[in-house]
Amino acid sequence: MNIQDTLSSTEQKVDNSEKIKIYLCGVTVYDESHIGHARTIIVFDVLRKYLENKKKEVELIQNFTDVDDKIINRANDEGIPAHEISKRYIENYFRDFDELNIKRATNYPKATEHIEDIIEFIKKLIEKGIAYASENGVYFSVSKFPEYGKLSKKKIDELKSGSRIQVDETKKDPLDFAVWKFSDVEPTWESPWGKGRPGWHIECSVMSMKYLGGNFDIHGGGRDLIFPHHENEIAQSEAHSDGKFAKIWMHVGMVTIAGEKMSKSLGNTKSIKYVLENWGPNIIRLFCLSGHYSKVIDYSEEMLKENLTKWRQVETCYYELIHANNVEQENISEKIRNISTEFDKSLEDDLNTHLALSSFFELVKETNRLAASEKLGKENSIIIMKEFERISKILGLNIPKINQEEKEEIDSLISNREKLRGEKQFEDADKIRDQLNEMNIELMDHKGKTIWMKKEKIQKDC
RNA sequence: GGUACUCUGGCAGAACGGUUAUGCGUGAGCCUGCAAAGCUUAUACAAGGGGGUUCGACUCCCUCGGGUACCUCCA
Repeated sequence: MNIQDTLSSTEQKVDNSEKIKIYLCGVTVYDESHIGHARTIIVFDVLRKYLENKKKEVELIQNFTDVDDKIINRANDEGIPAHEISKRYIENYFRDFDELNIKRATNYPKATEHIEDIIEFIKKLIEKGIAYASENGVYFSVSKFPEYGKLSKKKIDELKSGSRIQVDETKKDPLDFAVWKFSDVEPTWESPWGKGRPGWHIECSVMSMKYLGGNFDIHGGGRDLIFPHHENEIAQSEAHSDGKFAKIWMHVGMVTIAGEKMSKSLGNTKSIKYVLENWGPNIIRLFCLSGHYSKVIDYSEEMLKENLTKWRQVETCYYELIHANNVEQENISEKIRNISTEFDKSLEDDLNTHLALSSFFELVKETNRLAASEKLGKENSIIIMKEFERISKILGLNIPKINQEEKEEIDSLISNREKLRGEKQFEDADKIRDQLNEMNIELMDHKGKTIWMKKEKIQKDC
């Protein structure tokens, strides 16, 4: 499998000879997660599920930044301790992402639980003369790392001239960034240099190394993390251990809304909670996977609606497979095998989920075509279903399940309706159809038989 | 100003030198008691503008232009 690497600007082969180690920069837990966060995490979820489907072992580490100015500010606003803010939003995180059908990472390390490791890491940087303590904190000396700028393709002198931030006079160089900030505002920790808290970038260097070792396979996150976050991580990690850091840097494009980046600071975010309530997990996933992960996608109700239509087709396909019992059948093994191969091929090539979805819809279409022409038999459906389920699992799509009791009720209502239709009592038959509709059961009348499907309840689908 | 990404049909979006996939939308038809769903079929004097390389370019090169992101916290 190849993935476009931001550092080398080329596609790199994922070395999957042994366990594949992935570090994903997660969220700072100070507010509701939004659809932009969802996209990045869904992309990595698909990557992971695809690799696992290939029987590869994947170790996915995703951090929570749980110490940060924003968390502290919010805590002050609400008059509660910072850890309660982070605790609340970590809970919200799992509420949202579990519902989005994200497989939980191997581990979710938190910055506050790795303060000792962070201090040790900084100690070594200081010993090597790469970091220094000054009045306000401990800083990483960018000039000691000649390759600084290699990820974001920035030249150090250009950064200097373009620097808009207020220069902290206690730094040796305006580009130097904090690895430890002195502070008396809680939360703080003691350190050999003074009381304070870690800088933002250091946690990822420390935790990725701790859990995955120095040279792991893929390091990912949103594009907006390239600079300064990932640039600084590389500097810290490679300066610390003198070895190459992550092998592949994979960055997911932003989600815009009306052409503008969705971000908390712009106040134009759509929270996952909101989108889940209105559209449900499957449509969000289809939407997030509808373009190449590296590109921008624009959030709009129209796009979600389009994906709702697609999702209904997928549901139809599933229920056609469940109910398949035609006698006459076509030989479809080869066709399905080709679809399966194409699907994999698309993902192998830089996780092209859009193309992969095309293959999936081909399978859906083929199934529905067979059903329409009364040529979808049991053997066919077993072959197709196997692939349908494999693909659904990789993409993280989930048909709502139905329990036995519900099923029996539906079957009995349908047979009543069939009886009434046979007697041409259409008004009463239609009443039953309406009744089923209210249960989100949709009937599809085929020649000689009626099959049903349970539609996922979508708020916006009215 | 710098860097990166991006510009393909009404919309979304692939193809990485060789009949513009796929989905949505729209039109027509089939199916149906009627619906719904589904199926069939049609839908670009086109590829941001202009050059070039090539037998042939969406795909490579140059140039001009638009958009977005990053350069400050951000998935």
